[in-house]
Amino acid sequence: MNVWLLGGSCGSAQGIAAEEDTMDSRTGFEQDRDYATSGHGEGLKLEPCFQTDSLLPSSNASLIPQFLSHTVIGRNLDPTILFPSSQAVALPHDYKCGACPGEEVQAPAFPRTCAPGPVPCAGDGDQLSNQHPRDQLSNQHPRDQLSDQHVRAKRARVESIIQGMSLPPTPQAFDTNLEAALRHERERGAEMPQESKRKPRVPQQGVGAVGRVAPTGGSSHAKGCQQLKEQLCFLEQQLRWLQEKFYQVCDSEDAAQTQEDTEKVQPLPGKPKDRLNKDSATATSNPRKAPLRGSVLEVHGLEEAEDRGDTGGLPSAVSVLSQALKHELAVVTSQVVDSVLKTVWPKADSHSQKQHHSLLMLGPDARREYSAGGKCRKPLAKPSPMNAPGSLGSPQAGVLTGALGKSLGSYAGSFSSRGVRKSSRIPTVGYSLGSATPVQDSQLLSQLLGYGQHSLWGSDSRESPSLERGCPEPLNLHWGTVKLRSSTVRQQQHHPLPLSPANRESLALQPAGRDGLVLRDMPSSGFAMCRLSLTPRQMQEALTPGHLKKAKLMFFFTRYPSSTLLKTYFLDVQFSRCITSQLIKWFSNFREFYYIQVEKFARQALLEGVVDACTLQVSRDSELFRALNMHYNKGNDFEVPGRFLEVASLTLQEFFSAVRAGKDADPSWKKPIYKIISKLDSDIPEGFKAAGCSQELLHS
DNA sequence: CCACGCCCTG
DNA sequence: CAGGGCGTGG
Repeated sequence: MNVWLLGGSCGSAQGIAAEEDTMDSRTGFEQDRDYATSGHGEGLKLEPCFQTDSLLPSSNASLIPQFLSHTVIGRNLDPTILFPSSQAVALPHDYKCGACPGEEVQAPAFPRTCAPGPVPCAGDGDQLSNQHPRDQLSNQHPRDQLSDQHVRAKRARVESIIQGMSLPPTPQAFDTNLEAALRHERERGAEMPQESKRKPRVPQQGVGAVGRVAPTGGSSHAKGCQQLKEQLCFLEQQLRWLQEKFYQVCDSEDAAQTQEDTEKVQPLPGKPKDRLNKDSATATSNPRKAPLRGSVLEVHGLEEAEDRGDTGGLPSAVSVLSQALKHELAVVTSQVVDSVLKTVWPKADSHSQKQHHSLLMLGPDARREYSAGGKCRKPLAKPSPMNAPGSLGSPQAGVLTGALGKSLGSYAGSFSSRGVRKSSRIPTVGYSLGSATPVQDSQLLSQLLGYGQHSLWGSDSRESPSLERGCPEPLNLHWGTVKLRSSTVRQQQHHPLPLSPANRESLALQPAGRDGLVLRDMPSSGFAMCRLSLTPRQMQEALTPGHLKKAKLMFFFTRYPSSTLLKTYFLDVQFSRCITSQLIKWFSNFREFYYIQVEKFARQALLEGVVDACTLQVSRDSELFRALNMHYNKGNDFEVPGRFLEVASLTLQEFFSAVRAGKDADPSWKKPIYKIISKLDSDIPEGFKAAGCSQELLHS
């Protein structure tokens, strides 16, 4: 590492250097090719445990719901379908999950992480949710509950009958599959008192399953699968958090309702606690660290794979499944949000949707009023003093804290542009549903999504000082003096979106042919899809201008994204070798421009007589920044993360020092600089993964 | 080979 | 930006 400069007295430089050390080294240019070389979790993939068509994308049914219902949250899953020999364990739960007043609500303190077990995402029987997500989210009328119970009772009977007739499958044969896992769980659960079958009170990441060992194996398939699992788990966690938070919010508002749900969101057992913070970010951005574990995903992924063919890096099958799952997850998340809002403000559906929409958008432009709740929240895996402004720590933390009743109001005001910022706090409890203002909607939603704290679009963009503590130097002296948006004072009014809900719905109904490069609006079609049981399969097969814009904004966070990372952030894209290359190429081009600009300014500074490299700081009003911002953020509708300024500053200093030292004589003098910069990538806000994000950007 | 990254050119 | 060439590393 460059000692000459980092050793200087430059605050920012030191800060960055420090972070570098603690950073998960993304070793320079050695990109992630080997990201998942560990080869555990193998050996099971070729043995589907149940009809693959029930889980595969080809079934044209939403994957996530299936996964959730079949494995994770599926308490209502009819055991007779998948597990003929099932021990109706669900029975007691089902009875309890009705509207039983006696059932206490368990509000997890933190999100659960993924299970390390053989079937991470399959969830453990004793930790499964008692209710299906959809049930949890919708206001279940007493009437429904009654009928529900009837149905359950019936099912229970059928189950017991079947149970008596069916033969237990050969244990060994299914050891590695989902059924085995669930069976084990059921058996385990049978030994415990009913109450304890529910997930542990304290979401200590899968206390109950920690000891279990994942199936081993080393096939290449496992790599992708593992990643998928990680991602899936991560998203599921977020999903659960949303639900939990929502109920917390409504807790005092409707105790009767709350009771039934939430808590039972089963924690996926097993991951080490810190996975929460670490892996959430690293799992996606640094997949190579993810250990492999076997799971159903693998099993099913393969087969489908052969049919669809494709993609770089991961086994084609896995890749395809990966895309499908990612997409599904994104959509599901959207649906949850929609549902939550719908529940909270039944009469403000359209409103909610709009809000949701804007939230998902990354760049409301000046022309459009609806503002986006930008989330600068950075899912950082490694806390660092250099966190970009707006970084909130782990994604989960952000999501959680943002939505917990207690902190519900604490972040109010974090949304700046659009006048949201000044809005009053959202009452923690008992706020009038009908009186919710758009602003509140926005805030609540953002909080639910964990987008609080900082707005990317914030007109009041002063970075939080605390985040800069690592920089003694007045690096941020100019911060806050620059207004990125001319019209910062926006009304809470929301302009209609390009597509009306109705249109979106109809669009959603259109078959998503393989040929369709149709830009579908996915984010807000959550309701529609929910109601119509539609499967969002509008994966684009080509990169659009929206994607380009998104990529540019992402550049502010990462200069050297791996193809894997890109795949996790462009969920609406059908990745192919070509697409991947194009994306990579884009970033390569971005870097090129970036380095050229910085070098230019570095030389200019040298000519201007600058002596101390440390005095070279890139602020929002500096020429260099303007040039860069113009290139990557033309509309100027995205608030560049402070972290980027730091990186740019360091880059500038590095170039300056190198040139001053005459190193530019060496043909490859830039390489050392590239290497340094390549280590400064930060985590990209989860919001960039939002379904429809790319499309939204187009309109913004 | 293949995937990347950089460089240069259009 | 996209292409093509080149070098590198697995």
